[in-house]
Amino acid sequence: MQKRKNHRMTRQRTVILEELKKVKTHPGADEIYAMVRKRLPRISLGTVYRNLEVLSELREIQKIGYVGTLKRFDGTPENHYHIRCIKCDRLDDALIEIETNLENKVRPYTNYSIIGHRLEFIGFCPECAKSPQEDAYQTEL
Amino acid sequence: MQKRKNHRMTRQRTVILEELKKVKTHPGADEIYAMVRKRLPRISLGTVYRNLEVLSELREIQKIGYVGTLKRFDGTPENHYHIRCIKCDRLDDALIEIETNLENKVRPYTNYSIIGHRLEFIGFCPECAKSPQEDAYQTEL
DNA sequence: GTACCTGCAAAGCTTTTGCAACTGG
DNA sequence: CCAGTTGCAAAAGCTTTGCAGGTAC
Repeated sequence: MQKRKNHRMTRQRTVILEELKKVKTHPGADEIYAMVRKRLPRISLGTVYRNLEVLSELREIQKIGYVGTLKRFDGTPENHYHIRCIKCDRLDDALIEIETNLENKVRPYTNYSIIGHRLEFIGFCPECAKSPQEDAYQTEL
Repeated sequence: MQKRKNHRMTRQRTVILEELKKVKTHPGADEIYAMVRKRLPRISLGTVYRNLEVLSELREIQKIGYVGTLKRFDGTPENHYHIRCIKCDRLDDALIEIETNLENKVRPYTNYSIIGHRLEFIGFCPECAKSPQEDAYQTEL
């Protein structure tokens, strides 16, 4: 049985949490680092990574996993879907309800024991939709 | 407009494609490298990466993007859903139909122009379901 | 007081890339 | 022939980690 640590609320942890809650898009560690650094100039990247990990254990935030090339985090701990821009990798929330029946649909066809699902919509964000999409003969959805 | 290269079918490319088509799970580059190396011992990892990229441009395979910590590829170019083991990161196909109406559901709620979606089920694979799941107080779905 | 946390820097892991030699069509 | 490809090795990009000094409780 994994032993739970007694976590403390340090200044760094508090600020990271606050900054992450402020934004609606879902930044990677480097962006969070930049945001937090405005208030705590001496914080280190390692601390940011460690705290994001701890905060998600505490269920204060949600670890989204890799999106694009970066691990992402979400200030909203409740489960929800996302929309990703295929061009700039921006990630936003999708404001529709969770479709739990999807899991029931797949159960008869698999020998995995299903405990959840992730749904990500893909498209062009308002910014990227403006400019012509010549090069995007997208190979990855 | 992006210029298309004239791709050649080299021995390396052929073998990579064949090996990838053989398996139902979706290996990362390192695993593919290991598989291919049995037939072409002198191939390099760089070649594997470059060919996976080329093959997905050619629509012979599908680039899945990051799953777990690795980029994954899929020998089946047709779109379909996946199931990932939360414990060992194994990835299998989910044999249910694509739900295109999901995209219509989200359109009214976003200013992205939606072009697709990815759905990934999460659970324990048959292997990992056997052993007790003590430590998995999972923070990431 | 002490378990937990921090900054720093080094290490780690996966993927990408420069280059000179090679080769498919 | 020659654009495209390969093996090798180095570089790049992001994340994790060891350590010694600090700090929340």
